[in-house]
Amino acid sequence: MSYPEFKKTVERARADLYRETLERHAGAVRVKKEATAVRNLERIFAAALKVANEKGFAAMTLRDLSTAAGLSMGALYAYFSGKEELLAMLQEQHRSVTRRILEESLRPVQDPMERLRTAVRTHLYLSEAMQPWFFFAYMEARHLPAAEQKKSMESELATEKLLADLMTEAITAGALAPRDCRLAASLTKAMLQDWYLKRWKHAGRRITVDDYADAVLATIENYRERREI
Amino acid sequence: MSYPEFKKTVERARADLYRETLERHAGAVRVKKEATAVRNLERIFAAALKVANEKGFAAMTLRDLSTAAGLSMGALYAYFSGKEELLAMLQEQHRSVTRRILEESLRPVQDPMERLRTAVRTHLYLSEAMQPWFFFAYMEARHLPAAEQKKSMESELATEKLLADLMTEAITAGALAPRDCRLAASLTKAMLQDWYLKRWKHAGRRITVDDYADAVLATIENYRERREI
DNA sequence: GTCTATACACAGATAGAC
DNA sequence: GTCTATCTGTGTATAGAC
Repeated sequence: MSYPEFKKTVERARADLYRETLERHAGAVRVKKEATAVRNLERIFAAALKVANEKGFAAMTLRDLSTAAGLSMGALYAYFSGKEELLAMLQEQHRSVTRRILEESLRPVQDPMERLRTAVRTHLYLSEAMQPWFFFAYMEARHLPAAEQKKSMESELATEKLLADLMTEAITAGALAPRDCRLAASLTKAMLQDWYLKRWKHAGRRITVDDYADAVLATIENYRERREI
Repeated sequence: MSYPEFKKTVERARADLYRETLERHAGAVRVKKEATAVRNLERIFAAALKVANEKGFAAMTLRDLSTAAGLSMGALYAYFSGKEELLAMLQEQHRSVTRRILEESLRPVQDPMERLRTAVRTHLYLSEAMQPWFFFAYMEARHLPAAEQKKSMESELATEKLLADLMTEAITAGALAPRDCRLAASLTKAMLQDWYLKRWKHAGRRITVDDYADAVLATIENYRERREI
């Protein structure tokens, strides 16, 4: 699937995501009309990501958010019980979409090496389509309460383990040379993260997401064996 | 130079660094006795990095800092004019030490490939010896005022350019296969950064800084040519 | 040089009108 | 559902004693 197609798929799934988030936080959301709730939650989340990614979530005041989202302070509190819950909602929605999209993209693919390529490419496509979410989740993870922080770390390790397992499969199938898969997956993840953490740099250099994917995949595939340095 | 030796070298240079920082901010620092000033500035910086790296600089209150550093609120203000200047001092000291140590480590080395290896290894050693500083600088860069932010980006690009130039030299000398050096340097930098950003992960896996350096260098050296994917 | 006590601003959160 | 007005806690910063 090309990136433009991928992006459309993600956008089609968007309303569902917000409905899901609303259900999960039904206790705090006082707005009953679903259409209104989805529309405003989208505006709130978009505004929160915009402001928080500029100055940090802690430094973003609810007055900032209120202005950016075009809703009053009072209205905001109809969608979450406080700043902390807003943070949890954003993190959860991000984890949920990442897990789902990665799983869906791999399900139809059989060949081990092709599965590895798909995982890398899908991760890059997703972080490109939802860059503010990925950036936010990465930067704010350490400000979460302990329980949420644990979930965030587990989610990160799960993605890394997925990569490591796919590499092991590829090695077993003879498509890749033997190596320390956990370390290789760790290095790969670092490269994937840099794509959304330093987007200004790559964009300024006119590097497309496909260029970047090719470069990361070439690094993985060219890694033949451990040399003595 | 082995990592333990490197660490001692860095520690010996520490007092000088603080003296330098004091001179640069002579306007704001009201404490006149240099020995006292250096000692307390060290405690303040260490406490600031500890607290800020846990909860973020914006969320760190000066009361937190006062407790962690063992100085009263009033005393803190003898060392900086406000939170913003403290931030600038920390960032400047970090940039200064990074630039200096990298330069010094490369000066005696002639062979192109060896220079590249030295740059990678020194960067990892330095970020290991000063992990809190590197983590802080990375995470708080976007909260700086515009002018400081620019310096931070330039510093990052300078390091990356250094890597790219060393790769170009190595290619010219025939020690490395031709490639897009800017992109390769960018991917390498991502791997270097992951070392200090995700230290908990690597430490938990008992990966030493030398293990990691070997893995990064192997990735660079094994990258032979761009394949069609 | 360092402390305690305090001024002042602004944050998150809510009450109640519309 | 959304607004404006307001409460209350807490943050930065300073004044002045020691």
